[in-house]
Amino acid sequence: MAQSDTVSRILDTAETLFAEKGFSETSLRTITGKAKVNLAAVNYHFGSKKALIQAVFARYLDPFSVRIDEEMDRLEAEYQGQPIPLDVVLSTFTSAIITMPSPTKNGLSVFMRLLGLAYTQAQGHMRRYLQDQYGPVFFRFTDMVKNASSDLPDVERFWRLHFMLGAAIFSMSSLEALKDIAEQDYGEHTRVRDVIQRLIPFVTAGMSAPLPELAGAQDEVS
Amino acid sequence: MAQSDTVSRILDTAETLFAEKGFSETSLRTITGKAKVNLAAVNYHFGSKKALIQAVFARYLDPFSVRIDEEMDRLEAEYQGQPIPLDVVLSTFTSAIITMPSPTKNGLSVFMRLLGLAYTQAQGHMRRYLQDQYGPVFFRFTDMVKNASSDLPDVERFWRLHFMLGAAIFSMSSLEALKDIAEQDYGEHTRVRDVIQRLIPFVTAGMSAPLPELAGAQDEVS
DNA sequence: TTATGTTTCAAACATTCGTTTGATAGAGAG
DNA sequence: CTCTCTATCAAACGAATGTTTGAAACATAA
Repeated sequence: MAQSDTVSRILDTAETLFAEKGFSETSLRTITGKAKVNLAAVNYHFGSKKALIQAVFARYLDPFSVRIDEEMDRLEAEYQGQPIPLDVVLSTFTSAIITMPSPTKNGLSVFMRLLGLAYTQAQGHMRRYLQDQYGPVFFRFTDMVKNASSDLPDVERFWRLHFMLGAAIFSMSSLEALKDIAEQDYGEHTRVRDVIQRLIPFVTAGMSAPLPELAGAQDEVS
Repeated sequence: MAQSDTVSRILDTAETLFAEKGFSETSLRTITGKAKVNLAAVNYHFGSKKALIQAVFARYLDPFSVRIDEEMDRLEAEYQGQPIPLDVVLSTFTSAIITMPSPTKNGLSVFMRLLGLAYTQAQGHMRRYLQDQYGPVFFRFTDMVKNASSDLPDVERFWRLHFMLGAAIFSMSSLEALKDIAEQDYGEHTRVRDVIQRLIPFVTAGMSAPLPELAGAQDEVS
């Protein structure tokens, strides 16, 4: 086999451990130990720990971003300039996530957790990498959301878009823990796709909520 | 002055640096260096780095949790068993946040950022500490939300509650960055209270959104 | 077989980390 | 003053980190 399985064993193990403990809290020795490869293998194959982290993301995000791009092409072709409803945009996006073949044996939830970590734990190099690499696709998506909710004032839409992102990323990044609680308390086995399908009505309703009356006064708001 | 200002200089500096870079990424040497106190001062006054982190949270959360408790007392007394509308619960909660006198010169947004970090970066000891210390008040709040949305199925409400938390914590914890973007792109100076007041209609609408149809089938969701 | 390029390995390197130590200075009480 | 308790300080400690090294093992092709 041309590509040694050392590389993929490192990637698989790193991915799992990063999702469990975070990036700084996972040492190369823990990774290589659990993956049963030599410590130096990481630096040999990837160059540095930072590069390994980026490689873990790239394995998911590279195929995912081209997939999303295609879906958006398809959507724009189908609607041919007509306004695309927000829930259609979101459903397309999320079903792309759900139906993506996972590059690893780890499920979707691990990837979701990684995305959440990337956003909150993002230290300089990571944020820059994600932005440079996948920024355009992301902006194309937010533009679609923008057009799908053009009745909102610009500032309001800006904030609601981030409320939406927050609800999604936050619950995805704590997904494993939340799933366990839900299963224990309500005896219901919740799959990732179920959570996502619960998420869509929530954010769709949020996006089309009545506008707030912003109090200009600065005294108490009782 | 009985209490040396070494303690508060450490707390102030640690708080700022934690919010900027996270806990693991902030070393005691960076903190003590910037606070212009001796390195050993942290271990002398707090005992350990973990204890310092908890102290940073306690300075905010101790007064805040008693405040919230009082507000909930007030609310229950006022409604006297009658159902309390969700937006009233949320407004009470958020206005308690807004009107809390900050224990430091740092604004609300630093505290929000810390809360977000605590939730996502929380490893063992931190999560346990927050749960032991402030769990009861938190559960009382979620119980109020539960009663204010009793028409929802339990599982659905569980997830929506966390969508709500996600939207709040996420946007609050990225608030500094988002405020800058909003100001630059839309020329509008947005205050923390404005964001919160935008948030309330969003999550209120989300909580009362129509129920999703959960697809039992596992094929494509087009 | 020999030669060449790639991969693995144990060991060490250079930093950085949180923590501890022991000496020094200061304040307040008797 | 003397004794005692508290706070500060420079210095060091031991452990853990990411990275590098140089030799050994392996594979591939001439």
